[in-house]
Amino acid sequence: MIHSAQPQTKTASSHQPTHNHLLNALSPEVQQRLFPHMELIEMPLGKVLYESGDVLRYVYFPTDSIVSLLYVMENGASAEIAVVGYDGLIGVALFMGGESTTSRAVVQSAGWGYRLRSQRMKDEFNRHGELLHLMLRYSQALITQMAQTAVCNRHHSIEQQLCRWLLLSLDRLHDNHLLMTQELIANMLGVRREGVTEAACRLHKHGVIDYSRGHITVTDRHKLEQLSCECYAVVKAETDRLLPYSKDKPASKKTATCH
Amino acid sequence: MIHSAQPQTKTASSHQPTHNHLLNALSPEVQQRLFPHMELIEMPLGKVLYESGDVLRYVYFPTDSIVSLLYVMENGASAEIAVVGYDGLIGVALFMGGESTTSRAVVQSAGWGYRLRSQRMKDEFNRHGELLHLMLRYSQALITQMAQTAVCNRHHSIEQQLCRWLLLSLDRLHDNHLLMTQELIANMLGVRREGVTEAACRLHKHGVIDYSRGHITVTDRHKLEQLSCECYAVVKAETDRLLPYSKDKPASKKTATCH
DNA sequence: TTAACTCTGTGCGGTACCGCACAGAGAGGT
DNA sequence: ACCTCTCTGTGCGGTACCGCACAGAGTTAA
Repeated sequence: MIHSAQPQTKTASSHQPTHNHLLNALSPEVQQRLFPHMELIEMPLGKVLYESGDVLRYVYFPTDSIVSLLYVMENGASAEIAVVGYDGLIGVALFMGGESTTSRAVVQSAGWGYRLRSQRMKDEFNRHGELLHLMLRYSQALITQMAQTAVCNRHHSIEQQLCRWLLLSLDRLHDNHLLMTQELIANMLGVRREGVTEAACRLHKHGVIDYSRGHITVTDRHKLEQLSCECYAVVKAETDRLLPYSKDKPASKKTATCH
Repeated sequence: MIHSAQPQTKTASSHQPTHNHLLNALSPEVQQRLFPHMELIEMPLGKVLYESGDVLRYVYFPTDSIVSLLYVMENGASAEIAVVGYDGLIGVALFMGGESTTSRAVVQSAGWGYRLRSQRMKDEFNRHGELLHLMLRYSQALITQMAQTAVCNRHHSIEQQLCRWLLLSLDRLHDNHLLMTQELIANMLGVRREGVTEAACRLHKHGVIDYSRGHITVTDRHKLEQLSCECYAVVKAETDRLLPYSKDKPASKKTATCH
């Protein structure tokens, strides 16, 4: 069966910074300061945005791409820590003060995104206005996701984790189709490829997904949520609570300080 | 709780806010604004500082106590996400903007600490001065710890994790002695009590620890570090990088190591 | 002293996942 | 057409951990 190779990535000309929900949530004033310095870039599968210990030169705002934060151990084994799409940005360590992190950021689903030089980002952050508060809220959402990853790694089966992972990816795409081999998923989850094969097989038998050679289509999202562990729902609920503007279009303005 | 051996907790009168290294790192001006509103409180084993979803009324700065952040699943199983001692504070969600978290904070090693009403903390934070930058750096250290917990849960054996856990606790105490049953450690690590027993047994045979009924003494810290996975060292190095002021420990820290 | 309780040690069957090996089914190139 | 490479399916032995059950050692209470 021929899968038409062109996924959901739009052409370059149809992109806007506001397709990233964090950027969209900013007020026109802040947008006017930042957007002129934004660069639209293509983000191909496997591209490493930064390596463990690298000083961050840019922060990245995905639009239709997905980026995984993962830790690579001394022996080469890896584990995904969190996943970022149009709901977030890559490079929180920049304004946290560390300038680098112990994890690697790698594109997990090809697409596009915007990047901004670190110094521009810091300058705006240091105005201590709405960007600061938006970034802090996003950081907490990220923290929640990491914490839940730790829990999930401890207590849940490969099948449950696969469900969670598919849902997290699905939420960051514009259709129900992923370009992703089971080998890559195994690397993200930090398990054997065969384990993913077996779990995917069971999901297929349950009528939840179709797949073939690097293409996965979710056919029954509702059932997928039922088969997933609670971790997905916890992260989703907390993210929606912290970043309500990411839910849909409206860019409601937030107060500049917490009360 | 009537163990005749009084642990390392000092008397109330000998405590100072500066015994918490974050508070100690603040300038005299900020200290003068904050310290008058600090309350010294006792933190007994098992005390829950806040529950998942609770709105934070205080932030807590441990001096000689240790607090675990842990997630409790729907079925009651739990997993530790991070651990906080005199090097940190409990309640980062306050200034991140969320006001609450999905995790629980519970005292893991009895002692003392200071607490500050949330509003005081926010007021100082909203000056956008040094407290802000200190808190952001600490948050990144916490993020690193959470990420590494996720990795550790994925890839390492109970014995390695126990080593990591003992080292993290040890670093936050003033001697080499812990009051902690194996059952409690199992709850923190999210594993069976018998698994901890077996691992502890092996460590004892290697001459690394002594223990009996809720008392654990580390006799060979060097070997403990060797038996631990890389996770401990990664977290330690990153914490020291981000918060160099926390490096120097109280002088009383000495162990009877034999290596 | 005795009794009750807590903490640790051990054994056993079951299971989930690992590492490895290899077969077979697409998909692309020439 | 054929070859090659990538991706998925499957089987097998090994192991780490689980759930359970229970014994024994230490500590507290009467």
